[in-house]
Amino acid sequence: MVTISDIAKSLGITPSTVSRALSGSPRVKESTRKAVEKAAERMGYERDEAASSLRRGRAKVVGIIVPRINREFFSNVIGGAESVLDNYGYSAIICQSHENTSDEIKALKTLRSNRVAGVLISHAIESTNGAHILENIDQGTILVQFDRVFSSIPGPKIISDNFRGAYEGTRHLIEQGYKKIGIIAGYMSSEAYAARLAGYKQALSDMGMEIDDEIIFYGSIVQKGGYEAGNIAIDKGCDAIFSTGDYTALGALQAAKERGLRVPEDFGIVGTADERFSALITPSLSSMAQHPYEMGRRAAQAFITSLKPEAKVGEVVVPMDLIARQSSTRTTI
Amino acid sequence: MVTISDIAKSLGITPSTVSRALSGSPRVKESTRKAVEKAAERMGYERDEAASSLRRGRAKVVGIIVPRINREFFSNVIGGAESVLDNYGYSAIICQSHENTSDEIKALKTLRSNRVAGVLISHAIESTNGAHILENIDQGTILVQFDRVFSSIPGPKIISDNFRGAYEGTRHLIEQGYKKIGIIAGYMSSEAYAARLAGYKQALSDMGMEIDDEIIFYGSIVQKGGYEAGNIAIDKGCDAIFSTGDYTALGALQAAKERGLRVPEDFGIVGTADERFSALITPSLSSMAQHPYEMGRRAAQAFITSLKPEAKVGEVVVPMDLIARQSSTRTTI
DNA sequence: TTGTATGCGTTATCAC
DNA sequence: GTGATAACGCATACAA
Repeated sequence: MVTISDIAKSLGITPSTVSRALSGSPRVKESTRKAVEKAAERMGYERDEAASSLRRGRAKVVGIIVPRINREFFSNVIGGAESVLDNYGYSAIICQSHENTSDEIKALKTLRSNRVAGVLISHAIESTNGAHILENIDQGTILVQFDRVFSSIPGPKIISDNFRGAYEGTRHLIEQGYKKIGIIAGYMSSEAYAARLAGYKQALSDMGMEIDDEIIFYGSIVQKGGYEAGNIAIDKGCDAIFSTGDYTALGALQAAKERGLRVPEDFGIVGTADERFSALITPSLSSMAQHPYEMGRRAAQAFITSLKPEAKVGEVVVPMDLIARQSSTRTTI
Repeated sequence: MVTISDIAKSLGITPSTVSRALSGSPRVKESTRKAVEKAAERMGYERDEAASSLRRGRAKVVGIIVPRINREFFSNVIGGAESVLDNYGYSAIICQSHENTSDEIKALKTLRSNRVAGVLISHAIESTNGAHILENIDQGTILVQFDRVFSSIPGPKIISDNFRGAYEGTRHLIEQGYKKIGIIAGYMSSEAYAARLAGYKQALSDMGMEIDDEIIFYGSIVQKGGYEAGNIAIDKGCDAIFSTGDYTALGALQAAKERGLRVPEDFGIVGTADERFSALITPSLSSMAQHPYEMGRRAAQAFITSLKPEAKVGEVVVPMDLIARQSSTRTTI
């Protein structure tokens, strides 16, 4: 492996100058910079990130912690984040919390051990507050939260416009003529889900409809839970459901089909997140699209910006868009 | 940050001993090991991976390079690999090649810069040989290939039983009574795809059917290409198609539907990879399931095993299983 | 603008 | 079984 000393020797200068030239310090003559760069190229030099990290106390790495990497939403966030980090010479270490707090803590410890410069995190559903996050991240590591955030933790937050999204999704169902609309609401310990429930309620009340606690289904974010909620909703006389996730919406769709209800004629469904399967199933599933790739980019940008101590990034809100498909569109062409 | 020197001081011993105790060296008295471990725990010690990497010349990190992280297949491979690496104290850096060689090289350079101990790679479709891989990985870095491999590159390879899988998928279509079966074959520069084509041909000839080059469609692995191939296949009189991917199979399904063909009655389809959407679309898509999580585990295990210089891992073949669904099952219950 | 000197935290080698 | 010492490659404070 060729080092800066090798380059220095070959050029008859010292390693310090080479280091400065390579890291873009202004205190280097233009001509020597050129010479160094050419020599580095020619000799196939590549910075030893371990040495650099040790010396600087920080690695050019950011950790990204997500509940699961195989959810399209999260893998796209990661893709977006990497596309930005790449441009700034940062790599990403990806960690999964599997939705539980202990894995989240483990990931944070790993990242701290690696002296990462930043952590982008969307918290596990099991984590009801951010205490363990603050405890396992050290001062000087930039923390950016996205999607599932704790407002009690200071710093940049990239979130979907959850309130507005749920509001629009619910209003869409009302406009399609559905009369009794339930909601698969998820976990209220997550602010994202709480905001969606609030948007749903607001839409109902704005449109003069009654809010019925009996048809608000808490506590699930997976298909099976959606299936169960869907069945109860049908029992309670619902003719539509707004779901805060697409997997749960899929479960509800399954329930409606099994009960012999036609979707969308007898039963309307709108999900959230616009997973890839949503466009492909029959009937296709209407969904409130988030913009995961864009959210990832924003999160990474927030990190980059925060590298300058004076710059402060607050909350970035990314809109959600209604993708109306068959499952909620009664008047088809 | 607490260091091994801090621990040493608090115990009245030297950093060397602490280091040995913590890294499980046998040359440490049991009682001092205990004492060190307790002190480390109490003082909240976490090893500085940067320093450790620099000293050892290797980071406790493996790089995983995949074409795209948001393909379910690859994200599951990553999940499987991490589940194993975790147990051995290794982290993973995930890189995407976006199917092109230049990004693949960039990723390899990044990983070399980080002195990773190993690289798990499934090559980009654009890469027609492995020369650039060998050039951009240094001696001593363990290279494990999975799924899309080059047999010209020595070392562990975790592959699906592509020949057998395609053979079974094709035979299944024949047994269902389809008479003219085309194949969406992918890129022959990839050995995985070449093996699938070979399996398809073998099945046809074993069952006494003719191999017709006109209905072998090369060169696409995305939905649009599958759609185009599907249309031509129908024009050429095919009544079924075996596809080496699910996205392409989805495109073929779309073509068949648009042409007014009933699937599976008039036209049969079997895909490959069993993506999540395959079970959810209508008609549900038959597919040759790979086992990505298991492949990821095997790849990581191959890496761990290869850490011992004497141990050699060769080729690990993971079976593919036919998941027969509606798109190819004429005799439904 | 460049050089000199130092140390980041760890681990390996050697000596005892 | 433990200690002393050095070195990994780089980046910076300071001197020139």
